Amino acid sequence: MKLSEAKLQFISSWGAFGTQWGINRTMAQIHALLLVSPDPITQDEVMEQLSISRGNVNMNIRDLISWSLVERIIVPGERREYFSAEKDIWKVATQIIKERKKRELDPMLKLLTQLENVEGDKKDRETKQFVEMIASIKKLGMSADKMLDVTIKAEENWFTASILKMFK
Amino acid sequence: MKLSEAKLQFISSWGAFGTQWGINRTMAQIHALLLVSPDPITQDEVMEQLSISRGNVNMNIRDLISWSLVERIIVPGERREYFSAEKDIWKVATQIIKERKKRELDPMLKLLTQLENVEGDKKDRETKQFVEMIASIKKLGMSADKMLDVTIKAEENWFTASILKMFK
DNA sequence: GTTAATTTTCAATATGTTTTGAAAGTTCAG
DNA sequence: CTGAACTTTCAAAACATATTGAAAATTAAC
Repeated sequence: MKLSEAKLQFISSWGAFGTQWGINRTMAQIHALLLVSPDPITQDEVMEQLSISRGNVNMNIRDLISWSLVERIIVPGERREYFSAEKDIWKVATQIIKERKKRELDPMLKLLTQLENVEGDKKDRETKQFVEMIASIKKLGMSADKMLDVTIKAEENWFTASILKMFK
Repeated sequence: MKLSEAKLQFISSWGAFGTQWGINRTMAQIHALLLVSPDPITQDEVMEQLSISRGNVNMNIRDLISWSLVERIIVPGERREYFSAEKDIWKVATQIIKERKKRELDPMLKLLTQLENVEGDKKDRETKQFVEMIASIKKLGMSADKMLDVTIKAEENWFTASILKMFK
């Protein structure tokens, strides 16, 4: 397979994988394109390479920036803005975990905490089953939360890092 | 909050969370309903409780069954089929991890392995950057793969289980 | 300030996904 | 068998989400 082919393949597949994970196809594709572009590129280049409209590129790049996966680069003496993706894939993963945790796991745990305090007799079969279910989901969520925190912080701490190595 | 209210809240929020994770809203809601139902219930009950059509219930329950999250229960002497969700939430999580790993992570690693073998001079800047990027994504994917395997097998192995306890 | 280059917005449109419901299929009691 | 109870299918409709493109806003060079 040639380089140009491989790049296209990567970009298109990355978009497809993104979709399965609840990530906008175009956003994932733009990210992929930037990941395999050694140098920063402009909106027009993204438009051309992926055959998508200016507005679409603009919105999705802004989203990527809000996830801290892409940064805006100002080249002195150039009018246009350039964009570049974080290339350290570990940092990328960490960043995505952080964001999704904040946007999804945290609100979920908040909800479960509320639901645990349902009124009524805990002896009642239905109530008991509900409270126990909510509590166990919450417990699982908290474990995931802590596990992800450890993963995020692994770089900063030799001890947890050495434990994580066992998973490699 | 009353029990009935809390159940509705849980079902509707669970559907919303599912959506963010690339899971059909209705499928997540049916799963939530079954999770908080102490006894197995019929398609008609699901239809009524969630106000959705027969066809929709049928398809989504079949999906849930294909994920091994729900089972079909035949009550002797009863014509209708009943459905019940796995209530052990750790098993549920394990099952979901297994399935998503198989359906998504495995194909991704396969793709990356192919892309690593791109033709061309590794000294070329573009080629080098591409191959390195693919390799590092693959490495990350393989680490995630192993980490998930360990998590899935934690129950079977006291040693890894005791390590995972540190994350709790 | 004026102007031209560039970015941003957003209503309209297109695309993708989910849901419906009626018809076809299956099952089983009698 | 037959027919009623129940399940499954799938084309059409509804709904949700993503994309376009042209107009508005911003920016910076002069």
